Amino acid sequence: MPELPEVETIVQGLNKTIIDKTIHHVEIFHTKILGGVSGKRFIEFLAGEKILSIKRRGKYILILFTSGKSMVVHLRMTGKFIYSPLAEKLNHKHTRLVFKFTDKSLLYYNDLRIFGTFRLYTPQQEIMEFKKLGKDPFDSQFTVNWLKQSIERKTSSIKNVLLDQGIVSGLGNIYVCEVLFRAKIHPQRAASTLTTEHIKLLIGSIRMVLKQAIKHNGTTINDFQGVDEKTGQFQKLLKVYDREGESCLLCKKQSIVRIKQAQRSTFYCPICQKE
DNA sequence: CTTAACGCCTGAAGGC
DNA sequence: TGCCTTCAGGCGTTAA
Repeated sequence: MPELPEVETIVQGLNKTIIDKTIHHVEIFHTKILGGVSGKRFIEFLAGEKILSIKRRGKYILILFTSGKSMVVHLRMTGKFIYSPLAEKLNHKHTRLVFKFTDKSLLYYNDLRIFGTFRLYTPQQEIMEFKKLGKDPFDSQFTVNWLKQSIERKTSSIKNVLLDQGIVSGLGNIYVCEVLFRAKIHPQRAASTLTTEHIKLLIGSIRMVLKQAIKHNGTTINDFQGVDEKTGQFQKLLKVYDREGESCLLCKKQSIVRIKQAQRSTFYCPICQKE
């Protein structure tokens, strides 16, 4: 379930492996992820394109080609890229695409649940996905005043507000739980009731948790892998996520509680995270 | 305008 | 053992 640190790890992995390569062909095993574009058109669009750079925007991956064209990828829940420098045939059950480069190396796109998306853009087209994206947590404009203004009319819980990619882009269920625990904010608290002090703490926690998670190559709970097939290590540093019933690492008295918010599990400590 | 539920998918895990 | 239900949670769409 890639969130910002996992996507960042993947982008770094792609930057180490496929920059300057030219796409020769794309093998397509599943067209649903192409967003309505036919396999034939997808291949024609990409054939001969040379990779200039790879960037992250929220949880999106932006692949820029030297021609000015680009491709926007979202991995959703189970998407992953695996690089195969020696062109070995990888027997992965869930391979949906294989990018074949002119130097014979391969980039596999695997996706168990087929939620991932690939969108192609000509240089003139505006990237729709980015239009509604909120601030990146590492953007210098992601400030206390800005966040305060953005949430002062929000009646929903702070947890659900932080999951809204149109406000802050990059957080998902795991990191939101971790961030709120570190900032000692109750996940069900209405976003509009947070004080300036809370918001300061929140921004600090967001940046700290994400930075630390990037340093550890992300979190592997189920099956996250980098481009080199290595797992992340941040799961060892999770304090509340998936720890229902375990004793809180901060107060050491209360056990971690699990509730549902908007159909998703929330983990928190009722003592350390006051209403 | 806002907020919230549903659907998309597969496979693992739990209940009986 | 085996079938059925639930859960995992990203986001676009739809409904209220």
